[in-house]
Amino acid sequence: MTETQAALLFAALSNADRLLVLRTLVEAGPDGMKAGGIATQIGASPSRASFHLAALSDAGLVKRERQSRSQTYRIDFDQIGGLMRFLLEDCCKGNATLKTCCGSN
Amino acid sequence: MTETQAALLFAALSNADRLLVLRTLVEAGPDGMKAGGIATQIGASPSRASFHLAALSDAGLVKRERQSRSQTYRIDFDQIGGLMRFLLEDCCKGNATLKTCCGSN
DNA sequence: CTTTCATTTCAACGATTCTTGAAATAATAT
DNA sequence: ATATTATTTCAAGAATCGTTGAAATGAAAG
Repeated sequence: MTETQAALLFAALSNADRLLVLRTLVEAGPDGMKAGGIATQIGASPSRASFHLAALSDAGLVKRERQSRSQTYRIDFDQIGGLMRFLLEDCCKGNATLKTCCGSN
Repeated sequence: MTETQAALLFAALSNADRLLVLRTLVEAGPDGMKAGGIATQIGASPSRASFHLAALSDAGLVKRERQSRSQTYRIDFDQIGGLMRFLLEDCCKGNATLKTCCGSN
C-alpha cells in the first residue's frame, strides 16, 4: 500500500459520523444494515447518511447490496486490516510499543 | 477515546506528505530529526514541511524540541497506539480477522 | 549590532469536504 | 398507470485544507 492509498483510507476514517457508521455496522454483524437504519442510528438525515456511506463505500470499507427497495451495507475488514498493517509494519517498522496495542493485551 | 478525537487523529494521518514525515521519523529513531532534514527527505519546501509538521504536532503524533537554531521532531507512538486500540478494540469490537493483521503474522 | 541560518507565520488563492433541502431514481404495491 | 417507500443525486453555500512565496521570528556568529 502506498502513502497515497493509505492517506485516502485515513481520510475516509477522519469523520465522526463515518466512524459511528462503522461501529454500527460492526454491531450489526454479517447481516449488515439498511441505509435507513444506519441513518437513524447515527442521527443523520438520509442524504447526509448516504453521503458518508458513499465515502466509506468508495474507500472499500463497506460493501453495499440492494435488497428490494432498501440498500444493505456491510462492513468489510479487508481494507482496515491492510491499513493497520501499513501503519504498524510498513510505516512504523513493527514498533514494539505499538504491537502491544493490538496484541495479546 | 471518542469518535471525534479519533477522527482528528485520522485526519492528521490522511495526507501522503504527513505519512512520509512519520515514516522518516520512525527511521530517524529516538534522536529525531531537524525540520530541514525532514523537508529535504520528503521533498517539500520549508514552509510546506512546517505546515505538515504543525498538523502532526497539534495532533500529538510528534513532539518538538528546539535545539539551537534548529527544531528537532520526534515521533510519539502513544497517540498512534491509542488510535489503533480505538479502531481495533472499541470500534471493531476486537474482530478476530483484524487482530491477525497486527498479531503474530 | 548586523548578518546569517533555520524555521515558522501569514495572506492569498484554489481545491476539497460537509451540510441542507429539493429533485431524481429505483423498487414495490395499489 | 399511479402512488408509496427507500435511497441517492444534485446544487448551493459554508467551512476546512493545502500550496505558494514573502515576511517575521529566534538563535547564534562575526
